[in-house]
Amino acid sequence: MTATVAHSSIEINQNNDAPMNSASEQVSPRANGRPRSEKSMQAILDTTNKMLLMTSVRDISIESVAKKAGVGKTTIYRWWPNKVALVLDAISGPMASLPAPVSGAKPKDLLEKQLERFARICRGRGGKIIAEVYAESQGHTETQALFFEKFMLQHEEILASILDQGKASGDFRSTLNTALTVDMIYGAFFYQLMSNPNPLDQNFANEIILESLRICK
Amino acid sequence: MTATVAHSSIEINQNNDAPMNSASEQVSPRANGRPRSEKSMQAILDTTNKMLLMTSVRDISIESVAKKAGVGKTTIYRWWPNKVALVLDAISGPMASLPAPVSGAKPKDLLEKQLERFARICRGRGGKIIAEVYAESQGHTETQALFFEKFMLQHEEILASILDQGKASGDFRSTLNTALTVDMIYGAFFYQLMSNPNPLDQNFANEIILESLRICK
Amino acid sequence: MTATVAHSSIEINQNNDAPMNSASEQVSPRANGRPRSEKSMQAILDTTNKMLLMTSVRDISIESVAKKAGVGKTTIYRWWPNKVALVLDAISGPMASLPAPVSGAKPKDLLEKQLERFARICRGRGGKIIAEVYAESQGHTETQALFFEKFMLQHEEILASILDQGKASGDFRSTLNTALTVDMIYGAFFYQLMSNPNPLDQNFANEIILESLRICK
Amino acid sequence: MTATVAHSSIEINQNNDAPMNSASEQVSPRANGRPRSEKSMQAILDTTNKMLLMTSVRDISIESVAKKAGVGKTTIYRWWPNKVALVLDAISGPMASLPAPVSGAKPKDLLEKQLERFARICRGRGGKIIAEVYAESQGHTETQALFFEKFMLQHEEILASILDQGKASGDFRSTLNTALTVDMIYGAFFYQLMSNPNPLDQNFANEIILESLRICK
DNA sequence: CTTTAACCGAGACGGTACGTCGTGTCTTAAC
DNA sequence: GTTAAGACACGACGTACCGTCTCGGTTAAAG
Repeated sequence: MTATVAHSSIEINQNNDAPMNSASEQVSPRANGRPRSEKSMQAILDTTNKMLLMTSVRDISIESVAKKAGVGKTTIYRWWPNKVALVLDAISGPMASLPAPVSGAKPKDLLEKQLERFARICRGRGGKIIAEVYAESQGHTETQALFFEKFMLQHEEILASILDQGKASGDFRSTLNTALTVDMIYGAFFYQLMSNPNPLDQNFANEIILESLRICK
Repeated sequence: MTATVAHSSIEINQNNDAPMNSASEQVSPRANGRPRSEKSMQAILDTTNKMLLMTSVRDISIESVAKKAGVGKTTIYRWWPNKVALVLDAISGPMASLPAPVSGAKPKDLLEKQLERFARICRGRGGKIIAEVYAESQGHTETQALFFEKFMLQHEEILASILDQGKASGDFRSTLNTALTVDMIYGAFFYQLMSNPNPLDQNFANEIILESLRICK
Repeated sequence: MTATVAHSSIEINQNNDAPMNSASEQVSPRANGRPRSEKSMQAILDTTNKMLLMTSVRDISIESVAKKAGVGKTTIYRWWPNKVALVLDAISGPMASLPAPVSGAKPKDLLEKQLERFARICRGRGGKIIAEVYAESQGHTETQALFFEKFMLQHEEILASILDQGKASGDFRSTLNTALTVDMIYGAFFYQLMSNPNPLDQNFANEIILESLRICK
Repeated sequence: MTATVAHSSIEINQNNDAPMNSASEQVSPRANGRPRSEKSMQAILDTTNKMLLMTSVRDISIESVAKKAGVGKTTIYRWWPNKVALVLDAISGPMASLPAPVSGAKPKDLLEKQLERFARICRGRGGKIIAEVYAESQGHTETQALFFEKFMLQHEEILASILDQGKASGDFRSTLNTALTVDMIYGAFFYQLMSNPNPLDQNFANEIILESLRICK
């Protein structure tokens, strides 16, 4: 989904709020009744994360998570509509820890920083998980959208904002098609992750950063 | 998967062979035994193609294909190891019909031609199917590799060869990282296909061609 | 299986209990969880009985029962380990309705009553079903044992007890080998049922009763 | 099936001829063409016998016999209509080796001899196989009849003839119901074989012989 | 200090599809 | 014209999960 961003001033680092589980978004004025069990939530998310280390997203089932977490299946279904939503929340904790690049620096440096940050997320099992959950979201529009919102939106906005900034300041060429460049860069990451059995290597990360700088100027 | 191509002289149009079903690759000196039923094969592939028009790859089951094709499940499993392999063969017929760009022309023109060709494949339901089957192949190494070999390898080799030619002739900048550029271009296609609920639109196709030309020179 | 009975005082009328489905034997203090659906159970047993009227045990499949009963296959497998167990439960209702002969009467009369009772069970389709399910249980030790326990054990015990009583009272000869006589009498029934395409006829029933009386005295 | 025998003089020992495979009965003046392969026949029968030592009749499949015998499935189906027919032929060789008791002796001795002979056949794995194939024949009238003809008919005729002889000579009681007694004796054997997980033991054999003598006089 | 309502675990339910096995039939080339 | 090989349509197997549905039993705020 091509980012159609505005955000000229990057007071980015949006949602520096907590993991933002879809489960916890429920801010509605809850009536009485037993409150949600934080213990169960944590058990579910922890179990999911633990399983993700050894098992592909495809091979994880809601059923197995429930059993291992010592939790009723219903409890999971109550808070997450499907496996993708669950996994997205589970990994959002560990993933979101990396800070977004701050503004004020030179566009070139910002771009480098952001790509390094994204590459760091994608290294090791993490990148594989993201690719798998991305793949798993296919064929179901809402879930597809969920993946984008939960995971990619922030990165797209940041990158687009950096590119726009660079174009404005003259550091990047004015012919640069922001949205498309975002697609090409992140697309390259995913293409690499999804076509290669091995995890994303450092070499690729270095080269894509270099090449990105080249194609912008 | 980063293309590791050589191919300086592009006697491209490599697979000028027939559809190349994995099922029909069996060139081994068939001993005795009842020969494979071409009728069944065609029924299977036709049915698969027909279903793909209306149904997502995820929602197609070997069982349903067998039933609609009037064929035993075993017959499908005998010739294709899984759904992805089947779908890849099914679409390889219609997809492979487009001719690869011939050599001799200017690199710029070749690049444009090849991207137009790829974009044409990706337009409409076709692109969605490819993205879906690509997604479906995730989480299973052999199947992942199969998708690459059957579908992407040819396109990667052609594009890489064009880029190398352009670098050699001076039409493209010498700093161009061939493999990475291939990843960025095709990556952008897939990223678009997989993140956007709508089919790939003409506008995107035009823009990515333009931008590709820009980043090469 | 030779009866190894004691039971000198025949407070017979052994199964004064309910149909005794293996499914309902579960007297354990059911914990939480959704309770078993009695409606489904009945549908399964009823459907099985209905099918048995027209179809041989061999030609009944768990799959077809599930489909006709409007029930998931899993539900059947959850409560019955295999077809034999299911059929045994299904027929235990209709079969068990006949009362066992009460004690106090003369051994000769008791013997006659019991054999008449058994013959009545074996008449018509019922006997065929029993023979078929007996046959079906062969080649699988646990199932074989299940058939014996569920169906034959009661009859063996009653007959053995009658014979022992007759020997004790002097009505039957003292040389009578109880266990073996049980085998010969019930063996004759099954041999007849399994070797003859037609259902067990009244004539056979009458004759075996007469002959049994003769061989005992 | 109650034997309805005449055969007063027992020039029995019928078919002391060769194994009498239904396959080899084909005495018709065969036309030209490739002759039937005796090697294949033997391989099929030998393989079947070998498998019967370790595997229950239920768990033997035509498919597995064909594969182990290095023979086409078609070849088996051409000569035997089903598994039961095949197994019956396979075991008829080893089984038929025991000679029938000759006439002229005293009925009591003849009876004892015949039952000893039958018991010897039923001992060990052999008896189990017979019971299994008997069971397997259930639910299919022709096959049921085949089992009777191929295996039981001879034994029924011999026993009935002995009993009739005894009645005629006054050695056995005149009230003896020949057919029914045959059913009771062989029925006891099968009932024992089919209800007991262990092979038929010597003790049972001895006792049934004793009891049979008792019930006849 | 009792209602009331939402939560929770457990797990049964109707389904769908899986991938495998065996059936009995067929279609070749080889002998 | 039989044979080995083996493909074929078919039907059933027993298993795994799906997402939904009861249950009995908490757990807290509202009355």
